[in-house]
This record gives sequence, C-alpha cells and structure tokens, in this order.
Amino acid sequence: MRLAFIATGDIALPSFRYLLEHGPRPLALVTQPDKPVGRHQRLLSPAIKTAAIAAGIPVLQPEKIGDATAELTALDPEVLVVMAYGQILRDNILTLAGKAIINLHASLLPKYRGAACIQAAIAAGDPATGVTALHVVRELDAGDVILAKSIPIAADETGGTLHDRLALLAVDVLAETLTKLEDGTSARIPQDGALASYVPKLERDAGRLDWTLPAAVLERRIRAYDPWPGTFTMAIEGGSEIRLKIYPPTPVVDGFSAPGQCFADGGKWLVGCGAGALELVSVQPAGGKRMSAADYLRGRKTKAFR
RNA sequence: CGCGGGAUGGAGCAGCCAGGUAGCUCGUCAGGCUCAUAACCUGAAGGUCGUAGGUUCAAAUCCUACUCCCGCAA
Repeated sequence: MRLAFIATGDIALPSFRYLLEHGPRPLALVTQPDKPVGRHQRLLSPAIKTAAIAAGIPVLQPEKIGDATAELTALDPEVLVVMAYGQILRDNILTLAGKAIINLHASLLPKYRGAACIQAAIAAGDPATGVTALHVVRELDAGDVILAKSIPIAADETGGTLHDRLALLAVDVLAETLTKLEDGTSARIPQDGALASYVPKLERDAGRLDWTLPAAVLERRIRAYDPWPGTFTMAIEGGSEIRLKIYPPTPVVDGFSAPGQCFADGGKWLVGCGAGALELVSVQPAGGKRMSAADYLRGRKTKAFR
C-alpha cells in the first residue's frame, strides 16, 4: 500500500514508528516547518521529523500544506494518514489520495472535535476516551468514522499521561484501519451531528485558575492541563503579585473560605473555591523551581490568590 | 543576541537601592519539660553569600565578564 504520513505532534510518533517497523513504509512525511522554540528562540524540528530522517524517509515541510500538492501528487499515494498535523487540509489535498485520506483523532467522535480533545475529556470528568479513525472531510473532524478504540481515564490521569497512552492506542487503531482498508471491509459510520462538540485550541490564558469555580472542576482542569498549557494563579504577597504555577495533584477537600483565600488545616495548604477547597501540593513561583507547597510557604506569606 | 526573574548553612526566603559583626521561618543534633505528641523551652552544629576579576580602608551589597536555574513568549 502506497502511504504518506502527515503529522507534527509527538502523539503521532508511535504510529509512525509502527509503520517504519511493520509497514507499509511511508513514502514521505509531511510535517510543519521548524519553528523557533524555547527560551532562546532556537529552531527546533518536530521529533517525528528527526525520526523520519533517521529512517531515510523523505520529509516535506511546506509553510502551507497546499504548497506540497505537487510533491504529494507525484508520490501517487493510495492512502494519506493525518494525525496532529496542525493545519486545515484543503480540497486539493483531500482528493489527492487514490483510496482514502484518514485522520486519527484522540477522542471518541463526535465528542471533542478540534485541537484540545485530550484535555477536554479529563476536564469534563469523562470515564473514558479513545482514538477514532475517520475519513477526512472539509469540516474539521466531521468525516465518517471507520473505527474507534477506547480506554478508561484514571482518577489521577493528567493530560500528559493520557496523551502518551492515546499515542500507543493510536497504533492499534491505525493497524486495524489499514488492514480493513486493504481488505475493503472498512466501515463508514456517519457521525451524529447532534452529539458533536468542538473544543478549540487552548488559549494562552486558559490555564489561569478561576477560584470561583467548584473545587472538583478546578481539580480536573489542573490535571487536564498538565503539562500543557499548565495552570497558574496570581499569588498576592504583600503589595505585589507573583505568578504561581499549580501542579497536580490537588486533592479536593471539605472546607469553607472565600474563593482564592488561602488557609491552613493540619499543616496542609488549602485554597477556597466556589464550592469546597483544594489542597495545594506542588507549585512553582515565577523565576523559581518547582517545589512542594510546604517549601514554598516557608519563606513566603501568601494569603490569597486572584 | 526575543522579554524578564533568580543563585545567601540541608529546604524556602530576607538583607543589596543609601558598602561596615550572616538574619528569618523550618530542618538536623543535644538537653529539658510533658502521660504524650509533627507540641513547647534551652543550647549547638552547619554558609568560599554561583564563578572570576575590578573599585574601596572595607563588598552578600557598587562595576564588568562568565556559568547555571527558572517565568513569559513560541
């Protein structure tokens, strides 16, 4: 089977490696251009690009994927596999593959179409999520479903751990999907648009905690957003404020206090929320290292967050 | 050279701007008190103040360079 892989995010890495080992060997990898990243804005390649180069797979990095239409057409692929690429595909790409263009999406569609699907499942408190293989159409993540596999979400699940588990699950989904496509036994199950939901890419400020929300909601959000985009609050210390990152776990406890107000109970550092309270365990002040809440409090006098 | 914060006993911080005896909250160790305790009291150990230069009678503090850590941003 002539197949090209279109992906940028690390979640696609296990699936790509699977293809390298078990085939069909990708004709090419299309990935986003290297971008300045990190504290010194150095150019960094996607990890999947590095893997492709190491395996001798040709790499295409168009600014816009439409720019690579000619190269892709020349490869004459039967199947295009898209996963966490980061760009909307245009019609000229959608019609390019001889047999099918499929997408691996990290949610149980039609729930959580869009970018932040992994975080959404945890934040919503869902008992399970999964990976869906679907046909790519113009509307984002709205094509007919081929198959899906699910896994339970653990009580202490974070965005990071779930991301890694879904990346592995995607390998199974991809393998089965390719087999069925080759056999001609793949299903086409239309999505029920009435059940669809859309989760946009997380905004820069999405990680700021709103202490008027219930503690249970905040606890799930803190787990969902770890390690990216992370959650933070502004700690009021004396006359100034400092940015304070909050890391899981943050157990929900009974307690009464104004939202954002800090108080201690049995040596634990608690924060009042809209309903109940959260215990802070691990934090990181701006400019400082990550540390336990107890360490943080030794030299500080934070009384409230906003 | 994208913007910014930081480095002070084992931990977290103050002191720096207006140079002059190393401080706070803990931890550790010893002793005391207590029926008892992560409680309380007393005492002790533990620091080349990131590195290297410079200015000065005198530098944690002022100047220069460098190393490392981190937040933003991407």
